[in-house]
Amino acid sequence: MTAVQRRMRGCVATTIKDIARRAGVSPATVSKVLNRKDAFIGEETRKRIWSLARELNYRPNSIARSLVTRRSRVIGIVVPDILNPYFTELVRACDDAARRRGYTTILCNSDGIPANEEAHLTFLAGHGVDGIVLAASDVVPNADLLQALNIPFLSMDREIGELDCLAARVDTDCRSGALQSAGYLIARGHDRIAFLSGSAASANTRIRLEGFEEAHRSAGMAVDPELVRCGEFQHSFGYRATLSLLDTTSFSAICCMSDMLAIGAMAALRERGVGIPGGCAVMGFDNIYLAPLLDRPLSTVDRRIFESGRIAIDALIDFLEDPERRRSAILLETSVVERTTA
Amino acid sequence: MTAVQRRMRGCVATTIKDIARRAGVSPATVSKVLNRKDAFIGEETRKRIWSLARELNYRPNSIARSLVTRRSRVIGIVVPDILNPYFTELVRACDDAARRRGYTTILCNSDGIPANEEAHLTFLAGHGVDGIVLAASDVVPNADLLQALNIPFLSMDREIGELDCLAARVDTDCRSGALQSAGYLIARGHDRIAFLSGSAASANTRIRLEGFEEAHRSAGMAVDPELVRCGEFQHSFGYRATLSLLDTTSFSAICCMSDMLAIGAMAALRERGVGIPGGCAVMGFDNIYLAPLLDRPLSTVDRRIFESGRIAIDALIDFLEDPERRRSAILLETSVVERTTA
DNA sequence: GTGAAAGCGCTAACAC
DNA sequence: GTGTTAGCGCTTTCAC
Repeated sequence: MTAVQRRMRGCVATTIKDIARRAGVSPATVSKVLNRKDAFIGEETRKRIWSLARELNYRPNSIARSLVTRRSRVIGIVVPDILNPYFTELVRACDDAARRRGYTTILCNSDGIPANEEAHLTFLAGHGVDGIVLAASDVVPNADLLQALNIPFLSMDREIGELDCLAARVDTDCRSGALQSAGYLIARGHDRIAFLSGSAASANTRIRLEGFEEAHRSAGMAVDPELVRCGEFQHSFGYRATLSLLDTTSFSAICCMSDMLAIGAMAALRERGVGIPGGCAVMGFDNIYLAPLLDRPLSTVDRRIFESGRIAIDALIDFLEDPERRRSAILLETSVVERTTA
Repeated sequence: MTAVQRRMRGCVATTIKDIARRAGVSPATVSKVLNRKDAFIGEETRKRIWSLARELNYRPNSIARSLVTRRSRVIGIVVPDILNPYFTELVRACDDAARRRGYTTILCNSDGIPANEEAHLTFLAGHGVDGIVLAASDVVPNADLLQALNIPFLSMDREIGELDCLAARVDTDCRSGALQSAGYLIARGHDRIAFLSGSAASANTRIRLEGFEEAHRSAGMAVDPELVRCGEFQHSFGYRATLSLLDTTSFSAICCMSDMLAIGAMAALRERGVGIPGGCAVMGFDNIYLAPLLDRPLSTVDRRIFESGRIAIDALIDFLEDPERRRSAILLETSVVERTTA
C-alpha cells in the first residue's frame, strides 16, 4: 500500500542503480565507492559517484544492506520499565554509547513479566538486531530461549549462567553498596536501622541484605528481623512499608535499596510528622538524577548508572566485532554520596 | 563476520525454504500459509506447514519482509531527551500504543539540537520506518527535510505548517492550561503570581503567557513584568529563577509551566525557609508521574500525557493504513489537579 | 579499474 | 490448490 502510495507520488528514493545509470558505471562500482572499498576505483569515477549521490540525495537503504550483510548495527535493549528513573537513565546511557559507535537501539519494556520478555527477545531476533542488552531487577531470564536465539547478549544487573552467546555480565557491586550504606549510618550512631528492598525472593535483595548484615556484624551489632521489609523496589512499597514500620516498631534510620523506595519512605515520614534526618535518617540507593533535585536532596549510594550503560554497550559491541573479546563479569564499585537526608 | 560466525556454529535460522523443502511444497505456499493468506490452500498442507514451522522453530525474518513489502511496522519517535520525565512518559505511552497495534518504536533523543534532529530523521528514513512522531518543546523542525524524506509523520507539541506527509498534529491546549492554573491561584486570593517558563522565544512559552495574562485580565488584574521569568523548562532554571525572584521582588505564588520547574522552585523556597503553600503556593504543569510522589505532592495542571501518546500513535497509524484518514489538529484539554502545594 | 552474476529471505503476480 | 517467476536494494566474488 505504502509502496504504491509513494510510487504514485513519484517519490521512490534514489538507489545505487539510479546513480550507476547516470554515472555510466555498474551498481557494483557505486556500492564500492559509497562504502569506501574503492582502492581500485579511478579517482575520476569516485568523484562522479560522490557528487551524484549528493545531488540525487542518496540515502542507503539499510534494510537491503542488512539483508545481505546480516548485520544491522542495531542493539536491542530490554528493561522492565523505562518509567523507573534508574532504567530511564540506563537506557539513555546505552543509547548514547551505542550511537557513538554507530549503532542504534531498540527499546523494549518488559514490565518484569517473563512472557513479555520472551516475546521481546524473539521479536528482536526476528528484526535482526546484532545484540541485546538484557536488564532486570528480578526476572530470571529464559536461558534456553537465549541459547536458541543464539544472538549475542549482555546481562545487566542479574545473575545468569554460562552461555555461548553471553558477551559479558555487568553488575553493580550491590553487596558492597548496601554495606557502605549501612556502615555510613552505623558510623553516625544509628543502631536501629530499617532495611527496605525489592522482592525477598530475588538475588538482588538477597545480596544487598548480606551487605547490610555484614555492616552490622562488623560493628558487633545484630539485625532485628522486624526491621527488614522486602516487597518491590518501587515508591509505593517504600511508602507503605514505612507507615507499617512506624506503626509497629522504632528505628532512627532507613536504609533503602532504591532511591524510589527512599522517596516513598520520605513521603510517609513527612505525613507522620517525622523530621528528616533529625527524627529519621534516610539513605537511598542508585543515585538517580532526581536524587539531588528533590526538595530535600537525597543521601544515597551512587551506582554510576551512566557509566554502567556505557560500559555495557562497549563490552557488547566489542564482542560483536570480535567474539574473542568476551568479558566474564564486570563489577562496578559504589560510593556513598552525602546530601541532606542522612 | 557475524554471518560467518553463525554458519560456523551451524546456527542459521530456519527459513521459509527449509519448511517448503521438508513439506514438499514451494516457498510461495509456505509464505501464504504463514501469512494467513491461505484461502486456497488445502487443509492438509496448511496443517503440515504450521507444525513444521513450530517444530523447526521458524521465525520470520522481518528484514527480508520489509524489503519486499516496503513496510516495516516500525515507528520512529524523536524527542529532546528521554530523561525529562514528561518525555519518558510520552515515549512509554507511544510505545505501548504502537505495540498494541503491532508496531515497534525506535527512540531518538535530539537534545533539542536541530542538527541532531535532522540526523535522526534521515537515519530513521534510511531504516525504513513507516512513520515518525516528532515531539519537541522549542525546536522548529526542518520542513524541507521532512518534505524531502516524504515519510509520514506526526507533530507533537509544536507548530508546523501544512505538509503532504503530515498525518496530524497533537497538542495540549496550553493556553487554556496556563489560564486554568493562574485562574486557580487568583481564585485563592493570590494577586502577585510569578510565572516561570521555557525560552521566551518559543511558541510554547508565548502561548502559555497569553493564557496567564488572560487569567489576570478577566480578574481585572495586570501582570507585573517583573514576575515573569523565561529560560528553560528544566529544574535548574526553576531553582535559579526562584532564588532571583526572592531576592528582587515579592509574590505569594508561582505558576510554573512544567513540573520540573516547580520542583526546582520548591527546592529554592525550602532553602530560603519559605513555607509551601503558606509562604508561597506552587503550581506545576504536566502532571508527570512523579508529581504525586514527591515529599510534598505537587498541585499541577494535568496534560494527560499517556493519553496524548496513545492518541498520537493511533492517529499516525490510522494515517499510515489509510492516508485519507488525515486529522488536522487534535487539541487536548487540561485540568487542574489540586494536591498540597497550592 | 570495472562489471556481471548470484543471492540475502521474503512476497506477489500470474500461470497452470 | 499450488508452483513459477520476478523482484525488493544491496554486497560480494570473480572474471575480464
